[in-house]
Amino acid sequence: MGGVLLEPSPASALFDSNGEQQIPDIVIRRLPIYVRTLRALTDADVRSVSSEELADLIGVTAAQIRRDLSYFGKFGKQGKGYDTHFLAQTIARILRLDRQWPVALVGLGNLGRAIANYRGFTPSSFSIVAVFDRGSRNVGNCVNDMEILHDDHLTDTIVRERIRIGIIATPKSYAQDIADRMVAGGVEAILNYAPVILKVPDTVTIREIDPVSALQSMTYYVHDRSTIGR
Amino acid sequence: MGGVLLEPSPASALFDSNGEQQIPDIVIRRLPIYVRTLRALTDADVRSVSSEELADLIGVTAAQIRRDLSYFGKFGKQGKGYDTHFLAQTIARILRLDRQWPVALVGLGNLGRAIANYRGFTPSSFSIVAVFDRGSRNVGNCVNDMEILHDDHLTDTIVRERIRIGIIATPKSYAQDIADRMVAGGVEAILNYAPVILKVPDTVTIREIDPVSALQSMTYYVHDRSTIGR
DNA sequence: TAGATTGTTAATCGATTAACAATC
DNA sequence: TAGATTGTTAATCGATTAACAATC
Repeated sequence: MGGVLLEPSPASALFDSNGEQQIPDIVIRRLPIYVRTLRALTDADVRSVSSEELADLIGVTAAQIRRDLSYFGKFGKQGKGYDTHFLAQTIARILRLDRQWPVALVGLGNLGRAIANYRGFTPSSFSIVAVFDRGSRNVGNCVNDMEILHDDHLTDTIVRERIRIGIIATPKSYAQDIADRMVAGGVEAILNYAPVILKVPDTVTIREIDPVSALQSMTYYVHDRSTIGR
Repeated sequence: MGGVLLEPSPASALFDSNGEQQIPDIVIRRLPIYVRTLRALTDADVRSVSSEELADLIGVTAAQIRRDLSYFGKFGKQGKGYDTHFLAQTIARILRLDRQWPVALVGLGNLGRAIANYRGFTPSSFSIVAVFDRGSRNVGNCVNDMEILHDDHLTDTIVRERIRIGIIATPKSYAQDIADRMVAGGVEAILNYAPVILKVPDTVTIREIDPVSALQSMTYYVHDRSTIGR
């Protein structure tokens, strides 16, 4: 996972094998929230924001925001803060959101259909351009005006359409096979809704969407007064 | 977020205001994956597993698994490893998954309907027992055999049914209001699918499900060869 | 200018890992 | 017993925070 260096690097930074600065993944994962918040400010006609104000909105510290941004350059003005529109655009460019990314979706159960119909991807730089299912039950039907293809055609479609991003919404038993075929076609980023740990080459980035695990980790903290099941 | 101490505490550990050991949240968040993996082994009739084998399956280090478990006690046998069934049950108890938790779901668009119909919650200790929507469009209709209630009844239903866990699948503009009303009813854990940062008292745990941010952070790493939009 | 806020460094905090004595 | 693997400590690594000089 190589970093892109936009500014001359500080002498203290670490470098990867390409001589580029290694930016912590935890920083990269915060950037979309910065973009989203800055865009909300822009939409509300707020032109300028300080790291302190932005931090309050997001629920992090101002120091963290300034430090995160410093990996990429200097985007603010002392005494003034940041231009919301400029900073949103700048971070979006860093994340390569200044283009539209075609995405392949596999699995069209309840969840897959909800994903296929979701209106939030397109304005966020992603377009689902091909949808696949296993077996003939759904194949040939349409979802959100797209014909459902048999997953036999997954790899070749990914190659032909130059798709680099896949979404897996299949039952868990099929997920690894689908991941393998996505990777074979050139996918480098997978959003995985199936509750399994996918094994992929380390050139491929995976993010898990795992609501059950999220719930299961929260019950640890619930201050429960009932005696059901105890 | 207070920890539960199951074993006498090591002298070096940190304690919270109740004198209980503070277990890092990052550890708690890994436990569901341990449970899931151990249950898969049990289902496959694997009776025993070493930290090394478990680590390989999950994609973490064996040292991390042993250290995580050591916060709660001693569950293995030197030279032998862990009993899969026993360890799964033990961690499930730590996470309080040895009971069924009633859950309230708010928002019944495409996503909310997929959540309401999802078969994976019930075997994972959660039952959606009440579903709500805003406005009269959906109210009175059924989803997964549950009548959709008007969200005017959200707080009182949560109180009456002693619900401690909420799922928010509303448009982002309503999410904070719904969260406030969940908290007013006694909800202490919220799974939030809306792309907003919810402000809640620090007695309430929140987990975000944010597929757009997940995608937007992955594009940073995609080794793109095309020139579209550049 | 005076006040505000950035960008950056060093200090602190916390999490992961390596190592190994204990022990099954 | 010999071999394997745990549980735990100390060392290392990495991320966050506090502080402040630079500067708008």
